Amino acid sequence: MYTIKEVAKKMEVSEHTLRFWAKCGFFPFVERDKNNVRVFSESDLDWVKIVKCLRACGTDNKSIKKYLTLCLEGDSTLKERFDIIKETKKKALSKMEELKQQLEMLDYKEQFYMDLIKNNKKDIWNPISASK
Amino acid sequence: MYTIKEVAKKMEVSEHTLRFWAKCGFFPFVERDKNNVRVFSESDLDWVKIVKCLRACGTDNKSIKKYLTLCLEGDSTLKERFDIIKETKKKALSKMEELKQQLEMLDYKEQFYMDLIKNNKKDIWNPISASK
DNA sequence: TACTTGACTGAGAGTTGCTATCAAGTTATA
DNA sequence: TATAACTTGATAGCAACTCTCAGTCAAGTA
Repeated sequence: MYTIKEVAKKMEVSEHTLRFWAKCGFFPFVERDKNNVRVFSESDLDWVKIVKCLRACGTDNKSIKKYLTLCLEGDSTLKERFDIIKETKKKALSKMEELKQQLEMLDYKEQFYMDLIKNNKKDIWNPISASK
Repeated sequence: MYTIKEVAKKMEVSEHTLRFWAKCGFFPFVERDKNNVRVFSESDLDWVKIVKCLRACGTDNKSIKKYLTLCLEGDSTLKERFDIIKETKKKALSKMEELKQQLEMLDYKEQFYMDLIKNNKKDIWNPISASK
């Protein structure tokens, strides 16, 4: 059993964000102790992990709430949830692909700057000169 | 030479965003025609590409503006710009790593749902049951 | 020539997803 | 007993868009 602070540390999500997510209705099943303090169970952490995953893949909070609702509705929504996961995978893969391209660009730029610095050349590609 | 609309289409950035970026001071060198319409040159597109890249890697707009300022200052800032690119690469790589992990998780989930659907099993992992 | 259509412009309001601040309540420690 | 260390929700602020809109201009059409 974990307090919100412990969850924040363990899952690398800020307390602020966890409270915000709570307000979004992401944790309707998280229990409270007699002082109204949230008590996260081990399996609640699994759910936090899923939320983190969906967010990282670009899913907006409304859709996460919807996914949760489907989960809570039970087995009749399995197919729909499966589709959401597949869709999320697609988004993640395309993000990956984009990052790969950006990395190529950064590699090129890095090399470019390195050459300029090493050989004491002029920066011929530079927004000023480039726009002329 | 391109209008903002053409740039938007070519670079896959919305016109709104381009105007917003313009307001952020990202395009001080983009020329205007006699009707005050922005005219992007081929090399301005290269700069848009760099902005896109930096944004995709998580650089905030203030830092992008700063990078631009360094570019405009000329060769004396080469080393500093080189460091920014290296830092950006680091961020991109760690984003990549995170995405890879999220993908693993999604693969697992996908398989999991597939099994449940195929074998008509009950969803034993479900926020409800999981939180009990 | 008047009229419509279709850019493009900047100003400003609205949205999302945090992020920070704060007062109020509870518990542990000195 | 007081004071520090938690928690809570409410609220404000922020970044980066995103949308709406009134206004300007140019070209095409009746």
